[in-house]
Amino acid sequence: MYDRWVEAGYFTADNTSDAPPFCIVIPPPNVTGSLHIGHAFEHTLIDILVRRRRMQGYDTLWLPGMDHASIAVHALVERALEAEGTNRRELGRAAFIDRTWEWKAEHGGAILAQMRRLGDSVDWSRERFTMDEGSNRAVLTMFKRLYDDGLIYRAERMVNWSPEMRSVLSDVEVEHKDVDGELVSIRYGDGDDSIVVATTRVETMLGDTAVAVHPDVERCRHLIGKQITLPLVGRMIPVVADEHVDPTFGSGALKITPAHDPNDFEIGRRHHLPMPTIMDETGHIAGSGTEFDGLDRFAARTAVKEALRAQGRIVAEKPHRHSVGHAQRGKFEPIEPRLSLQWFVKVGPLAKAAGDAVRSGDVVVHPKELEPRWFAWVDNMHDWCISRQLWWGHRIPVWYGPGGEVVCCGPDEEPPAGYVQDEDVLDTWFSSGLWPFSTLGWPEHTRDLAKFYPTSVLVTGYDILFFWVARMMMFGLYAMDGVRPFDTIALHGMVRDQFGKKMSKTVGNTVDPNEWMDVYGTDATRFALARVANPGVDAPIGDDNVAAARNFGTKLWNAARFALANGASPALPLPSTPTDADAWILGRLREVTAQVDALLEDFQFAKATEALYHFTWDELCDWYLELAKPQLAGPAAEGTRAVLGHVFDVLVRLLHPISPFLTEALYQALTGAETVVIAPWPTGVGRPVDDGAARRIADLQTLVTDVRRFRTEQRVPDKRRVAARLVGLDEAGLGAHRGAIGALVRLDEPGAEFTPTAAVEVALSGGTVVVELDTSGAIDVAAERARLGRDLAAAQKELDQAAKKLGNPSFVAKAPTHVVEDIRGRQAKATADLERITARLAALPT
RNA sequence: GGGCGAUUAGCUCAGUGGGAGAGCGCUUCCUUGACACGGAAGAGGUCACAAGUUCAAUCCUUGUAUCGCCCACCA
Repeated sequence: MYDRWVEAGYFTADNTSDAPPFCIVIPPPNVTGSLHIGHAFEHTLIDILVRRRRMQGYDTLWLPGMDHASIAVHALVERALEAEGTNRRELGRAAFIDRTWEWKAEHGGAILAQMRRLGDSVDWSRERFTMDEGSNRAVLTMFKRLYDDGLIYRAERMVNWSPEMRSVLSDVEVEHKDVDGELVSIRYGDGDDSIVVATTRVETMLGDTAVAVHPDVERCRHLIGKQITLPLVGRMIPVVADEHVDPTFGSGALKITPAHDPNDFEIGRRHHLPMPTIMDETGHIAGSGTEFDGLDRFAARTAVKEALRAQGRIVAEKPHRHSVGHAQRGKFEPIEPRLSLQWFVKVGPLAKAAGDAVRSGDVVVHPKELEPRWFAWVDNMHDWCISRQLWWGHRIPVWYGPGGEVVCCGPDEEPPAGYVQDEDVLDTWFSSGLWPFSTLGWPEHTRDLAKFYPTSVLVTGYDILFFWVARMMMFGLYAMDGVRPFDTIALHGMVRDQFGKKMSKTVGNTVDPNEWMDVYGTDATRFALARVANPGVDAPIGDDNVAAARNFGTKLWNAARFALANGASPALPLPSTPTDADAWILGRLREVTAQVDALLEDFQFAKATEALYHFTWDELCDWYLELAKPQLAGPAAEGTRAVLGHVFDVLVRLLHPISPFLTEALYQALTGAETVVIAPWPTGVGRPVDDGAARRIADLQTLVTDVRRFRTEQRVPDKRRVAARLVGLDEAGLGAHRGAIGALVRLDEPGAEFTPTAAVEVALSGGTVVVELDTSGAIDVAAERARLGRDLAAAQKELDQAAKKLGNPSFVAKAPTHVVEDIRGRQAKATADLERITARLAALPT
């Protein structure tokens, strides 16, 4: 009921407004069209930040991204191709822009609706998208500028090749994984001129052009410079000396396949070896001039080995666990190192700028612990391969002339007639890297750009630091003349299941946030997500967490309902002579408000949420509300209504960024205002802390808890009222709370014939209070003895610890005065407790 | 192979150089006028192990063990 839908619909982003800007770049939704829990998590955190800023009077703007729609276009175009069957590339490209819009219409709307369900109140008609004509201009402009600056070049390099996708992949798209392979030792050459090499990729031997040995290895030295026979192929290949070879590994000799291994490529370059390619783009052997041409790479591995075995050239085969790169996208197949002609971004100066921006403090990485990871990456970055042999995406704007001329065309330029455009398209992260400014209209000098760049915060997972964040930093600093793309990089962790395990479809432990929203409510889902969001670390969450969040919402709802039913209103003036309870809760309200504000400013979502949870439940509901009940029946009633109104007003506003719907309803009910969305963010609320009141409330809590404990252990039914006399209450400073204590512990004023049968002594800061009770019958002596025994043991332990410390002369001499005083105080209290409890035990009937 | 982080209650995790915390779970009692999605009272931990620094270590240092993550061109 409380989590009913509330449409807020306020959106203030306005590039002509004087309000300070707050701009957030939103990562793209995933390509399946459904809201992934990770997105729900991220979106919730972003929404919390934006809502708070909006309440603080900022002009807030989101830059929602749909750029990765290009990936989804894949699926759409694939379908079209099934029907048409031919010319994948041309059709895919022709469809690219149109289909992107189509995809947005079909799937984008659904995702945005789901995001909206999570509670953002953005007017989506004002969103800024990339991947339209403006985005194309941005990509072309950027490419041209980099090209003219000599930061984009084309070269034949060893690249990561995906035979499945038939495309090159960048380094970050390759995931290394240990696999169990086989190290095969093969004898090359004949007779005295033979040498044994070891390999895990037997099939590549068809492309070998040398054998390398370490120059210091004695037993091979006589072979250096000689030509030996390459088995199966029959080619004569040289034995070369190279420092790279590890003489202790395998046979100490290394076969060299320059076109299919990065190390071999380097060695090949050093020794000017030929570099024949023996595998085509689909991973089949080709051009080797052997019977193996046409075989798939895995089939070839076996076939070549068997052929070698038939010639008696297999010397040894042993299992070998080694690291193999796999394509992170797609089907996780092993990638194939391959020599090919590709486009690269020279990242040297760009990456240095990205590192310096963080080093100088211009951009803050939050949490700071992740900074080393950032530096390790940008300071050791390889050149970025940006060409892809895919058939969707932004096509590389380079044309080749009939005489080998190369021209790069910007947005408004036309290539000369007869020139042919490069076949490849750009890595998707190329356009994504432009996001913080292309979404604002760059390369045009728009008002949006002037007002909202640099953006305020980038909220994203640490897993995407290298893919996306690094690209945005490099491109932003470059394109915007050294101005950072965002002030802060706020990194969160990955959502995990309730046991801390990674969510995965194959394990089946994934959760659908839509389901949680259906079952527990949107506010509960958001609250639960925020509550586990510690900066930079993974967030384990399960149904229990969301149920707990739902329970919290219900608790708040019921508490507010109670306050409203009793006439609470923030419009009433706070009492000039507050009760202790009033002063205490108003002081706590001020403290908690400041705490929550500081925590949210620092992206400490979990701690802010936790502080609000405990203030609401443990302090407001458990104590203040109970103390307010008797107050509402007495002369302090009007003041109590004002305090209740004020506390709930502030609390609801503090909670609004986290749980918007519940708080919207409560705020409207409390204040009659139109919406909480643009209500002012609380500062300096409540009252300054009143130490006296705070101490008396703490004493009251101790007293009440102790008497309750006695009642429970004496098995006095909760609802039974017990006559009692409170001795020493006035002296302890709690005289004003006599009635409240009676109400909280269900005690009656002693009658004429009052005869106490039991007593509870409670040591408080203002003195000891003895609660004499008429339990109308014999008390359970055994239970009481046990209770006192536990207290005695605790006091004894405390005393022993204090005595041990104080008995140490070094401690008294060296420890700070306040610590020594503290221990002395505890010793005194423990001594008094010990005496009191011992006496009480002795007085118990046997 | 390199780097980083972790090890605290049954589970998942906060936290601090000076009296061990939360949520969920567990035990007992209670449907009393906000709330059983609740209330009250409890049980439960040598803060991984060892050494060191310190008057004092769960916290700082070093080492060990186990786990996790990231990076890496070891055939």
